[in-house]
Amino acid sequence: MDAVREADLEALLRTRGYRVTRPRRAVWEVLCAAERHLTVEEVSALTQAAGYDVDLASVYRTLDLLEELGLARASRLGEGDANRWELAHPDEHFHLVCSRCGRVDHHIGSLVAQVREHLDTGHGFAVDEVELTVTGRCAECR
Amino acid sequence: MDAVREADLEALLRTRGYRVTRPRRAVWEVLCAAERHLTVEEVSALTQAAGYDVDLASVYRTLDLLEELGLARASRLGEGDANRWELAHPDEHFHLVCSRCGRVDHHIGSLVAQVREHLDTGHGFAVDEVELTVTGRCAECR
DNA sequence: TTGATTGCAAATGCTTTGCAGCCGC
DNA sequence: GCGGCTGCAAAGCATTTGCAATCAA
Repeated sequence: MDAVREADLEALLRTRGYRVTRPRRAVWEVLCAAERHLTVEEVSALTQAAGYDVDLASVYRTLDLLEELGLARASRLGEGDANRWELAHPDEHFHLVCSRCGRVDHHIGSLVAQVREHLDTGHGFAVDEVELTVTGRCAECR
Repeated sequence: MDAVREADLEALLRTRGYRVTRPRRAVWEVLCAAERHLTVEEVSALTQAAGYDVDLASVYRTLDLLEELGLARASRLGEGDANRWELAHPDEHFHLVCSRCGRVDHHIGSLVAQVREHLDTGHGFAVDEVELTVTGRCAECR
């Protein structure tokens, strides 16, 4: 779907000494094409739909690997116990979760940067990651 | 331990039509005395230590109830899949998780309020809850 | 060829649930 | 006494793991 990203993955895998395999390509492709956060189950189903047939255990292992490579990101949004996955967005962003319709919007703003700066300068805390999730009602549901 | 909170719980339970029971008192007491976030397992152990002997299932049920009453709050901080619980802090606060020593600090500041205001005014999103978690290295571990 | 990676199935760990008996009201 | 709660044990899910077979390099 996205040839650039496809190439990125392969290059990064090789650089780090990992092998380029069918399951890894499949999961990556699905994740790139996704427009929303996916559960592991959904990723598995989508790889099937794309003709790949990847085992669930491999999806787990691959997503962990992608996270380690900084390419994917897990979060526990919405209902249920299951983790949800998305591409690691280079821009700092946060999530708006509507508690009625369940929609998850991404919001890019300076807020995350503000938090980072505030802590770095005043409190001796070396910020690594900022996770900001806001729940409420979206414009359509309020 | 804290007579005021003890009384608060009982009053609130009765108001809402719930019964005041031994497990509920035990879990509440443990949670009030805790200085950090506790897993369900830890809450169970501490009730035992306090001489209560409460079943794990009841701890789960009680914590869910306390959350519904707005008295407790769950979050998935630190390592592992287990939820961790704390008293619902009336002030808006956020968490600083040190990835080396695992310590979780509470930080009270205007940041959460800023987020709330920003979204309420500009984006038509009715904010319900703001969850902000920052991971990194604390002053001692950096 | 060689060892990383996969698929499969079993295991693990947190959490929920059904239900009989108990206890707060 | 009635009905909500508890304890116990079993079930449910998401996720992990052991291992033999497979496949990228």
